[in-house]
Amino acid sequence: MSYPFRKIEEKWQKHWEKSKTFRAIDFSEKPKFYVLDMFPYPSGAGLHVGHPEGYIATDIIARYKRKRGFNVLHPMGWDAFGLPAENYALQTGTHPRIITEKNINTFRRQIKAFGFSYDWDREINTTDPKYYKWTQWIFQQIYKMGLAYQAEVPVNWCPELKTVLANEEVINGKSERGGYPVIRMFMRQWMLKITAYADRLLQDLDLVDFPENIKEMQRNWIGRSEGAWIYFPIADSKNTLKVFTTRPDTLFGATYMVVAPEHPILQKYVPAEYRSAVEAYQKQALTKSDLDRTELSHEKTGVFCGFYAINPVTNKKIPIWTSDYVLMTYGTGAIMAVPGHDQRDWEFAHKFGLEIVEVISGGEITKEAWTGDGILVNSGFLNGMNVKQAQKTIIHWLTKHKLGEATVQYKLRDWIFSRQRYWGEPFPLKIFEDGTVELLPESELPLELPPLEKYEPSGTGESPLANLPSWVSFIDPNTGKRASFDTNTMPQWAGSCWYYLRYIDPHNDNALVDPQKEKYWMPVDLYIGGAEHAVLHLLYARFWHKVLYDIGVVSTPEPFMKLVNQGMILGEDGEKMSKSRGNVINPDDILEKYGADTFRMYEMFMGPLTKTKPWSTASIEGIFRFLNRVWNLFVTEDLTLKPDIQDITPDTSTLSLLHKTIFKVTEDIENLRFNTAIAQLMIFVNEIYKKEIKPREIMLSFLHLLNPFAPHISEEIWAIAGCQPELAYLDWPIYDSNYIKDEIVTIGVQVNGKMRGTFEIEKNAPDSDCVKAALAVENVQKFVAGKEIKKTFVVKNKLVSIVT
RNA sequence: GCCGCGGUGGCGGAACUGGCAGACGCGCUGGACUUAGGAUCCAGUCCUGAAAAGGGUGCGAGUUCAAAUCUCGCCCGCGGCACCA
Repeated sequence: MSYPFRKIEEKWQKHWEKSKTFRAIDFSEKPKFYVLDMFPYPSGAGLHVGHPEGYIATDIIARYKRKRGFNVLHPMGWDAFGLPAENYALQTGTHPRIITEKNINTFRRQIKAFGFSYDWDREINTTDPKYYKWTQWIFQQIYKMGLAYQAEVPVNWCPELKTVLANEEVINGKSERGGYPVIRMFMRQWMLKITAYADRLLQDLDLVDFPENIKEMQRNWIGRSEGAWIYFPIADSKNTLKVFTTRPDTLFGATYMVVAPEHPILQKYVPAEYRSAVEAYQKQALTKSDLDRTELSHEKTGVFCGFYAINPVTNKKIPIWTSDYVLMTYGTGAIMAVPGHDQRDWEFAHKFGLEIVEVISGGEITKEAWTGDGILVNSGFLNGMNVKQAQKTIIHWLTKHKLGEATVQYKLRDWIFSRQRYWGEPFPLKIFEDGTVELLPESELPLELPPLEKYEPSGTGESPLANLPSWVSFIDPNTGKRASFDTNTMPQWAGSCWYYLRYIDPHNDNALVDPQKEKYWMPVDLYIGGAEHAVLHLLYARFWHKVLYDIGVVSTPEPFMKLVNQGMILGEDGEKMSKSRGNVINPDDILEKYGADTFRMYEMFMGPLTKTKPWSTASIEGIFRFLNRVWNLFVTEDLTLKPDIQDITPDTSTLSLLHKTIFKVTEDIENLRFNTAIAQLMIFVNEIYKKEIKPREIMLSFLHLLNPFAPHISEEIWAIAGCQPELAYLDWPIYDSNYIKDEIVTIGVQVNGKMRGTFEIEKNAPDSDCVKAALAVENVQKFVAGKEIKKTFVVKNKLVSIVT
């Protein structure tokens, strides 16, 4: 019969809830520790076994830290704006708020069943007007700083989702959510100037402890490159064509230029006889989706535009072409083409028969572009220099002649910040008929979402709010002028950009967070969540945080000190869990069958937290067995403490077992190695089972160690043992290093690199004694007999190596 | 193509700065207790071999008394980026 986990877990969860055991205390004398989960989007499908993985890890840390004397902030909330609820509303006509509320209730119930030690008084919900009042407020501050603007830009329009998406939300030409095609369109949108923070977002990665791959992804996404602007005079004109290049040293090799099809210069300079060809090309390029653009990456296309520029160092007339391999959104939308030393230009020149000139020796430019270092040739005053010297010299020369200057460019683009959907934060501002914008006064925040009868978006790029003219359009009471609200709403990321601040002061109606409380709790000490947010949430949140830092709302330059990504949990077949594969494990079923403690321990025992690993229903039985063994170790059938647990002085071997376990479990928790910590708990139980009499003091220490992993069963046994108060805040055991190292050690013996035997000897025995003992081992004698011993090595308390 | 991470028994995974490879769990085998066992407890379990011994951490070299661990060259898998001038 298995232990009564259902009863126990219900009892303790009720107790924790009622007595608010895990309430975080603002300004407590204890050192603070803020451990944060990436809060979930409460989908209709309910909790997935992948969700709890990170939550269990943070809960172990939270419970452990409390026992180490920390004042722990460990909160949970809901990232509840977003498309799925709205799509469901479309299908059923139910208000997204109702659906969202229902989903949150399901998620809350499921999450609570794990016995997590959240401070539920701090629960937040991004769709609560009291919450999004402050999301809107932050937007207003961003606007006031000149970091929010409206612009007619080429956007990523997803017809299936009927909204635009940020660049970060488009993966290989498809939407990040759902994988639907995305096309390019021009639309007027709210943009956030994240590019103004590019350098700081890059630099400050050095301040935080994030996994290297996440840092690398952010660095790549920000994409800093050093180079130069160069101004090419346009032939027979007073104007210039400005380009960005990272290789100003190759300027003598620039034999033609290319501008993006969208480049404004084309309107002005293309001569009549070339106009139709250029326009035809523009039209074709603009209708190409991003997907087409990337997939057809091999074959270059383009047309000659019929006019020329002057290479400022060779003074040669060079043709200007247009091609979609040059992007309007990077640099200036125009390049100098150096086919000898840039593979893309080489391919283009090769295809269209353009001149290829070698200006850096070292390659064979008839075969491919040479992009490595070398000595400058055919380059006038740069000849004989290497690439680095030439770059310095040419930038100096360009600056002196006002033909260019050094500059830094970023791949990062401004953040497309509006969505043509209903279920998001409205923009807190009025737009007058002349296009001027006025922020709503703070006293009028939040600007709430109006109720809606129909959720159908127009499909042409307007949100369902456009169906409500009575809300959208009004006479401004202050000016008497006609004004309207923006029918767009903010993207889902808005609410998650700052939620970690709201947990600190969740009910404050006068400020998004009290500055004193913010100073006490920030920054987040440990943040655990999925890696899929590498350049989305994590970049956006860092951006908003820096804005708030600049206006003095927060006190730290970075929000998250340490980030850990939990690995994905696959189905039993080793494939990603999905409904279509039928390999989805439902957490409710597991909880029902084995209970929360088993579930918690199993997910931590599966393997390293950060690794992707498959679920195994067979293996969870092993953990269930372990907890039953623990129960039976302590508790009789009459629910009293086992009689073989007695108040006796423990012997050395038992003390050694305990202190080794304390040491290992402590070290492993500190380093998030929960799988090996649990292995050590199992070793303890296996060993202690063999003892006839179990010293009470040792057994109680074990319960402390088990507590963060399996809080319900450990508290229950603690209570059965008659101990008070509960374990949650009692001090974590401290190991005594005297008991950790054995007095007698077993030492291995190698002869010529092969293991030939072992012997026992007291700890730290002198090397000479070890060698003597090693040579005395029977099997070792067999291998050294009749041979001269040339050399011996002794590794203290581990090994003796003999060379003959 | 570029960047990052990884490859260890039948399976999930251990192994601190090079020092007894396979901890712990699953599975499997045998035993005990049982009317019964898919419960529980105990023992065994990398491969070959009766044993002695030999082989073994993706493959091939190398350094070392000693390599899963360090170096070089490959192969495979996963994740990210992908005309960013």
